[in-house]
Amino acid sequence: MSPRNPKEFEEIREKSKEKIIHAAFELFSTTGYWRSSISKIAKQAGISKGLMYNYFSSKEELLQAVVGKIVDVLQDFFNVDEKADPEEKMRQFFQKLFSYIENNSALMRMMIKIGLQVGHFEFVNKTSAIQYNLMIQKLESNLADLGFDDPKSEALLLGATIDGIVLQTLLLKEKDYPLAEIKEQLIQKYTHHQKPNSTQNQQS
Amino acid sequence: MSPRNPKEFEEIREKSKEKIIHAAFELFSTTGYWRSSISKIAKQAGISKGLMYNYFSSKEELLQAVVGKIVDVLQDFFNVDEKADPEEKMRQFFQKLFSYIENNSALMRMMIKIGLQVGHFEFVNKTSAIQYNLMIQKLESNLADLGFDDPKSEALLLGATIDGIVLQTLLLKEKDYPLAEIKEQLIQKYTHHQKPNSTQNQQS
Amino acid sequence: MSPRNPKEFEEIREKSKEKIIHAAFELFSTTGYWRSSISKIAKQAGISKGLMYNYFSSKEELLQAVVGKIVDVLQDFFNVDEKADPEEKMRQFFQKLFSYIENNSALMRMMIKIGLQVGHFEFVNKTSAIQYNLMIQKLESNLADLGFDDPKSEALLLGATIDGIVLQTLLLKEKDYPLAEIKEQLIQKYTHHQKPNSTQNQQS
Amino acid sequence: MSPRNPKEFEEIREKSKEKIIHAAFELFSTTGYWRSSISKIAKQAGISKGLMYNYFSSKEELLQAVVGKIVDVLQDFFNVDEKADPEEKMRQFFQKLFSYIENNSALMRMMIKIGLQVGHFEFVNKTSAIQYNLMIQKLESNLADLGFDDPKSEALLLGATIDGIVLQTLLLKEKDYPLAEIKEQLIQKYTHHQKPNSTQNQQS
DNA sequence: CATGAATGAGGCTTCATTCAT
DNA sequence: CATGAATGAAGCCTCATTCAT
Repeated sequence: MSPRNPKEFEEIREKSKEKIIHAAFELFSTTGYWRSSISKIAKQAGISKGLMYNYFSSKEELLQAVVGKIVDVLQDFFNVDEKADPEEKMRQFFQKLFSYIENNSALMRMMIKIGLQVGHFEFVNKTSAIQYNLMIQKLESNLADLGFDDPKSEALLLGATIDGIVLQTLLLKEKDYPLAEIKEQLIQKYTHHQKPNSTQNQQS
Repeated sequence: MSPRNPKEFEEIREKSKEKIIHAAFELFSTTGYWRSSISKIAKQAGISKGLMYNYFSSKEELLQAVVGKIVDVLQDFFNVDEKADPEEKMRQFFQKLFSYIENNSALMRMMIKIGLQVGHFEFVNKTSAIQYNLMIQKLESNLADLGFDDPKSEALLLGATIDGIVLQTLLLKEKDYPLAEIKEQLIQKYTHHQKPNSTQNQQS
Repeated sequence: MSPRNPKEFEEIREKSKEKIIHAAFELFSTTGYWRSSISKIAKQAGISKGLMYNYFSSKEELLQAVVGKIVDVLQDFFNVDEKADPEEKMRQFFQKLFSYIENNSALMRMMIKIGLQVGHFEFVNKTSAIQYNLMIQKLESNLADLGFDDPKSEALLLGATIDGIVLQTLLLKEKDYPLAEIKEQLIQKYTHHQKPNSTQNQQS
Repeated sequence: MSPRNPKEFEEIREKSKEKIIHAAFELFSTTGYWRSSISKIAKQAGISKGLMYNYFSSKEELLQAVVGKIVDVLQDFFNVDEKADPEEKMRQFFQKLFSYIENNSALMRMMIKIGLQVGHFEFVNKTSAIQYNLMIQKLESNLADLGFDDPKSEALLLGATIDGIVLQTLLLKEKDYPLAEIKEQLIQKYTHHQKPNSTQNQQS
């Protein structure tokens, strides 16, 4: 009898938006942006086509929301235990990264797929660049702590390596790719770094 | 008016096909597969839509041809001077690679874009995997010659790094990316490798 | 919390209806019937879409209400001082008419726009015809009083002229249209009519 | 066997365009622009929806073509026998005008309907204004020849009257509207004008 | 071999209307 | 009385593909 109050409406909206974004995320990451029609997204979300436009004014805006969601998740990547020593932080970072690669491949696929499929949407490029630079900066500071000579270049290289690993697991459909081995190698390499300026009797 | 002989026909066909593939390549790599209509491809190739279907029975088949073209180009990557010593071969490889990244970014973009945009075409995935493995094998054998301890893993890592570099130059629109520096670092790293068994007291 | 009595309800209803009709009128006349969505009308009226359907069972019924509103306004056109002499009545009519054209162009635009945009709604045509005939009759009787030979035809012609003037001010966006001059001419023409039978040797 | 030559193609295109414009004209003038869907237009023209877009890049562009067609027809209005005397020219003009009103009501309806229905398309307004001014100029020069005192104002008034007549025949669905009578009255009025500077003993 | 007119399925989007609260 | 989430038909438009010439 009594009309819904604004808070109730807000809750309904949030829930529906969530459903739609989730469905879009799933479809975009498996089928790709261009092959995911609004029809299919709506069906996957269990709503009508029209409702989509109650929440997102276009397919592109829906994409923006999905990208935003990804960015949120990415923030988590760098929340390592700040009190740990550099080696431990690096180890944690790799552990988390590979755990993501193994378990959340949808997210990783999405990140890259979106970057390359819809690169003509300016906001996607901008977001990619921002996130990427954030990662590089974190890595650089960590590598500096670890005593690397040229932490900036090393960070770029490591960043590239990480991206490449993700890319390959996606392209190669994760089949036969020795992720575990590679992870170990990276951890070894970056946590047992011999400080270049070290004298003969101090190891990191 | 004189009837053309079969050879002439064949030549005309080849030339037309070449034109179409080239146009498709250009458009796919700049605009993306889904946004490149047959109409635009035909216009870019300077032929009619109908003719396209004389040579390729569908847009997908045209894509196959484009992928084939890319594979041809990739072969060139590994044709290094076989008589050179390992260090030199590695240096040549990096030189050629970065020269491609800098000058033929369309090709690289294409390779990755296609892989991610049209990953649902099985033949694309298969081709990607084959080419990638070829590269890894070459690298592995080279790294073995260079005396690396675990050449297979090193090859995978290096392969990932290379892919990552390419990916980043594309995503970041090549702006501010210190390609030259990174190239030098890689060359240093892989051509001045200290064979692990060469000295009696080194660390891994 | 005290239960409202029927009269209060009625007042609320009337006020809300008024708001909606006013908003619809504004939008119809500026944006046109087909481009004015229920959503926009509701927003302009400051109410919810649902409420609209509490008062009007369809967009068409809302249109009917708007047309009714226009008719109300039109009644005013012919309420001239009945005790004045014919010349004065004619002058008053023109004064009022041109004042409307100049100041209430929304109303005029609406009248004509609706007539032509939604002419397939039978009630619109019927209403138009009724109102138009009312005007013609008034004019005819006035022209008869002024001594015109064929007041019916003259009324039709004058009616056409008036409609044409309105139409032009709308189509031409009122720019450069010498309204004042035309008004004077009409007043001159219809208030200084020389009664044909007033002199012994006139021509028809 | 042999491919069509460009001229043949051009003919086909012209014919199809003509069909589409004609169908659109019919539908626009009877049903109105907003209620005439591309689907209906295509069906009326006997072609597929898609073909429309081979010739007109949007519904708006189709409207432009229709408006252009109308303008072409309008040119005919003023092609009177230039060697005739002013009275005769005026008579011819009215004859032609009323013949159009009676027989080509679709055209007239279209002219006005379009002006009011799609007034938010700038090109429609511009075209209306241009055409209208052309008519006024022609009338003005004719009225000057006929010896009217203030031909410019008279022309505007007559223009308004004509527009109003057209408008009314449309709004009133031509029912009971004494077109013939009004025509006669206009012809009388404008072809038996007594030149104001005439002396007492000469009638026109 | 070559052309581009023609088709129709399907994509994105709008909007009048319904309904649970 | 009042809200706005939800629906689904229909609108405009694109595009891979076919086909007569």
